[in-house]
Amino acid sequence: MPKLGMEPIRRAALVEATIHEIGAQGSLDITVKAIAERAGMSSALAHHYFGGKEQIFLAAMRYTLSVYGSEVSAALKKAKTPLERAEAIVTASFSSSNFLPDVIAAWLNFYVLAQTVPDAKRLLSIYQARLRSNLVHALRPMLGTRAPDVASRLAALIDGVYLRQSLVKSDRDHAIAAQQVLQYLHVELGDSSK
Amino acid sequence: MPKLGMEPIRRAALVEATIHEIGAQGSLDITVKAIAERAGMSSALAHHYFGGKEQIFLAAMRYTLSVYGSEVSAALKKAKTPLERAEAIVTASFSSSNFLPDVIAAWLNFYVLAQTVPDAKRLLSIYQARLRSNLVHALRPMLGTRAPDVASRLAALIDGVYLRQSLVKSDRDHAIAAQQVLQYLHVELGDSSK
Amino acid sequence: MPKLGMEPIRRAALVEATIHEIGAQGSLDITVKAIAERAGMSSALAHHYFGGKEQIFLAAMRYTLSVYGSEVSAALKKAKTPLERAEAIVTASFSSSNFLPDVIAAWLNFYVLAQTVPDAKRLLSIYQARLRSNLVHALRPMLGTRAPDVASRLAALIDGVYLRQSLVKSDRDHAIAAQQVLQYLHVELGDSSK
Amino acid sequence: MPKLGMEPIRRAALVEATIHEIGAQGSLDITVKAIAERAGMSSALAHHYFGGKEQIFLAAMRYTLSVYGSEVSAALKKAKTPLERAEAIVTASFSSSNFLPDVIAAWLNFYVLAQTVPDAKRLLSIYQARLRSNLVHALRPMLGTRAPDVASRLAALIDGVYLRQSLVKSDRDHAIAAQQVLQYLHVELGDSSK
DNA sequence: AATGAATGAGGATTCATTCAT
DNA sequence: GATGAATGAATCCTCATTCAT
Repeated sequence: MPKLGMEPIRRAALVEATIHEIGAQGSLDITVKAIAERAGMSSALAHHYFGGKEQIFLAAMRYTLSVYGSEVSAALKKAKTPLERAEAIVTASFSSSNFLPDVIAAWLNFYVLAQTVPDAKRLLSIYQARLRSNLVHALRPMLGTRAPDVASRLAALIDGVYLRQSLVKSDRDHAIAAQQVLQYLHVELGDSSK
Repeated sequence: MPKLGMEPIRRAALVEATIHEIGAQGSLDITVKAIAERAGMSSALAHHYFGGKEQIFLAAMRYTLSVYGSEVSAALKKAKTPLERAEAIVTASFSSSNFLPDVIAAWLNFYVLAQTVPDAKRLLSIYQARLRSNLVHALRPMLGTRAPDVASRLAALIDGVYLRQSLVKSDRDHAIAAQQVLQYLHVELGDSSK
Repeated sequence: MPKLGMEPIRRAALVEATIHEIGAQGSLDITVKAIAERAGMSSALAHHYFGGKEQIFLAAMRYTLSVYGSEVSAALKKAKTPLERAEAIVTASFSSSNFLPDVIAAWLNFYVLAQTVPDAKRLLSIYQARLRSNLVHALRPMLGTRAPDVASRLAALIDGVYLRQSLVKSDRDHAIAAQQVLQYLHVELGDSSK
Repeated sequence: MPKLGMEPIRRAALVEATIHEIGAQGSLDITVKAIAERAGMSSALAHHYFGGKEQIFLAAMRYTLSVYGSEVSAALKKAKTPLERAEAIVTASFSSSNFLPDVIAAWLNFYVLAQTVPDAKRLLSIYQARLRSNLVHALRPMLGTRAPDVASRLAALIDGVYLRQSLVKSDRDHAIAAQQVLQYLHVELGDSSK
């Protein structure tokens, strides 16, 4: 059964299984065995590839953050105007691949992980800094010195919407969630017409 | 040593110790023994008074929520105008007794607890409903039909600011956090002069 | 509330509660608290009166054995002939006050207790010796030197019927159980006509 | 140290250790740790293989019952006449491998277990039904309609002898115990000459 | 006489992790 | 590459027992 070049496949399977397991359990209080089973392998193998539970968590975090980052980057590339750039960031934050129940639950728990594990904290800080930087850059042409403040609020609002969504496990349309943040954006831009 | 009427004293000590232990550890992955020790008693006594770990957590949650609720109520009583009412809710949310590192960490973890424990979910839902109801009531005279939407965003923003604060753990002045949300409120109210 | 002369009342209540608790649980794996509650008092008081769990068990055993002994004695007094004496012993063994589900369960567990607790073993041995002595005395006029052997078998059969009854837990008529043993007795006596 | 295919070996070792531990302690009030130590492994491994204490007990019960069943079956195969069949069942019940102190103690405690654990009750009921069926089948040619009654008494007597033996932890010859029951059998068969 | 208060000790169970195969 | 075997450590929880009131 053992095949060559399995490592990336196994690692990916474990990362995905971790996110789903966190989602299913709603917390980080999950066992390596459960993750490994979900990924179709023994827990010993999971340790072999990752070294320990914490590193599995960190890999899942990196993966989630990178998926999110990629979507934002892709969306930014298509945007032409400052407004489009700002809207692109918000929209990407609520894209259908990010705003899934398991992923939302994972985000919440990554915040918890960051309280304890320095590496997790670092990852989360980097994500926040990048998001903020993107937002400031997009908003500056429109808002000038107010840009940093508004960017902070936008970022916090995005996180807050995620946090609240974790409670309502309904499949609320991600478009609605995005809309809520976009409206705030427009208010700040003085465009209260929509 | 045994004295009569210790129950309320012991329970209060355990609740407080729980919040601090969650804050110190940054997660719910804490032991009953650690909580009990912090509260100056044996873990057996903690079980005697609460029946189990989950109920200790729920008691800590109820306490935190009730402290918050009381502050909001008190602040609302002093407010005269609709604007003052809305501002009072925001300010109370960031009062110095709520915006403490341990309490912030506890809030984050209560969201995690709510994913698993139905009673925790119920408590959190009640808190959210009450907060939103207060906000809508305060905003309606000023914003009319836009009140519900803005209330939702305000509530999400408050949670988001808390969530982000859980990462920083610095003693950022709670006044600044409140200011950030108040500014958003003023933007919505068309008062972009500040 | 405390009254004078409560000791015998409390002790009796605890003994009875113990038998019922053993019956309800089906084992000696019961808590002093449960016994005390059933007897309407605190577990501390149970300890005060008996000194410890083991002594509570022993008291329950003594009581059960003495009730049984009294019934046998009373029945023997009424018997005139050797046959009546032998039948009286058997019948008393299955009297309605002995052949109750809880009491049957208690007997079984007293045998278990006797494996561990020397005092329990002594009590049970005394009961067995007395029963056997009564039987031999009653049978000797009829069976001569075969009396000891038959007495042993009768005694073992009585215990065996109890043991099996502990499984059924139905309210099988105690008369039927007695009948089964009496039939054996008659077979030994050469009276196979019934 | 880890070798493959250890499961059946470990399970067998635990089952045997359980019986000895019950025998040594005289009750089911034994720890998984003690069983595991006696079987030469950690308690964690015992849990790994059996899932829990109750299942260890049940396995020990199944084993004891199956050993007994096998001996009866083997003895029945050698028997030619009805009388030999009946005697074979009795003799097998007191064979040297069944009538060991630890096994006797285990039987007693299985009766206790059956009060609480439905699976244990089922196992014991099956054993009793099979024993009775075997006895009736063997006795019918000799006793006709009296066979069921006599079978019941024989079965109860066997259990009763076991029960009493549990008290006397001496190494009374198992042959004597068998003899006691066989004599009863012969009395019922009208052969009171021995 | 009676009990709430309090704890030490112990036990079942879980789990991350290691290792030989 | 993959896993069954194995365990030490930890944790929740229970309970008999003691003590001050």
